[in-house]
Amino acid sequence: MTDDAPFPTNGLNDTVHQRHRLGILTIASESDRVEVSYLREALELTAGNLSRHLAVLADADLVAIERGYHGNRAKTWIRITPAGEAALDAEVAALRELLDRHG
Amino acid sequence: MTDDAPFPTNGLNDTVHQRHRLGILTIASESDRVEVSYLREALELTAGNLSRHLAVLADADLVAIERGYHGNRAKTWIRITPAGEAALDAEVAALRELLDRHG
DNA sequence: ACAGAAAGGTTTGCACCGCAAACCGATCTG
DNA sequence: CAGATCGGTTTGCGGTGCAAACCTTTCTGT
Repeated sequence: MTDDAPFPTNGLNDTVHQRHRLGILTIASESDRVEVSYLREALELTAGNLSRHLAVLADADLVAIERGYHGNRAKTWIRITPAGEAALDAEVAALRELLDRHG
Repeated sequence: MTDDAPFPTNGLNDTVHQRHRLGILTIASESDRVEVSYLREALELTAGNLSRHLAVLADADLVAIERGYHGNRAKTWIRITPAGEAALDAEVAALRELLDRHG
C-alpha cells in the first residue's frame, strides 16, 4: 500500500494509446512507409475515420504524410517520424510494465 | 500483405482500453476488493474523474460498487466482476499479441 | 465523347467521453 | 457550533471518435 511509484497507466500518452492510432503506429514502425489504403484494410477502418486519426498523428508530428502517385492514381503514404518511434516505444514500455503485473 | 487476420488493436474493447479504466481493472484484479481512495492515489486521479470512470465500469457490469463504513467514515470499495475479469483478460491477450510484434 | 462507377481521400455533424470545478452530506476539531 | 476535512458525486464544457456525405480524379461501357 506504500507503493508510490507511478502506476504504469499513468505513463501512457493518450494520443498514442488510442487503439486505432496504436495500430497505425505499430504498422508504420514495421516498414519504411505504408500505403494509407493498406492501413484502411488492415485496421478495418472507414476511410473517414482513418483520415482523422492520421491528421491527429500528423499534427502531433508522430507521422509524416507523403502524397504521390501510383501509376496515375493519387495515393498517400505515411511514414513514422523519430518522435513517433519514441512515443511508440514509450507506450510499449508502459504496456509491458502493465502486463508484467498480470503474471 | 495478404494478412487478413484481424489486427490486434481490433480486439480491444474501448471501455476497457481507456488508460485509467485499464488501471482500475488491473488493480481490482489483484485483490479481492479495493478502496476507492486507494485507487485515487495510485492512479493519481481527481476524485471526480475517478467517480465517473467507476460509474462507466459499473454500468458495463465490469465492477461492482460496495458502500459501507470504515469506523464511522463512509467509504466505498469496488470489486471486479466475472465479466470484468473476462474483459480484462481479453484486453491483456490482445495487448500481448500487439507487443509480440514489437520484438 | 460522355455518363456513370470506382478509387482514394477529406470534411462535416453529432453523440459520447474525459476532465476538473463546483458541489453535497457527513464527521471531526477548536 | 463554526469552520475544516473527508469521501465522493454532479455539472458543464471542450475535445474525440465515428460514419455519412461529399469531393476530385480516373476508369469503363456504349
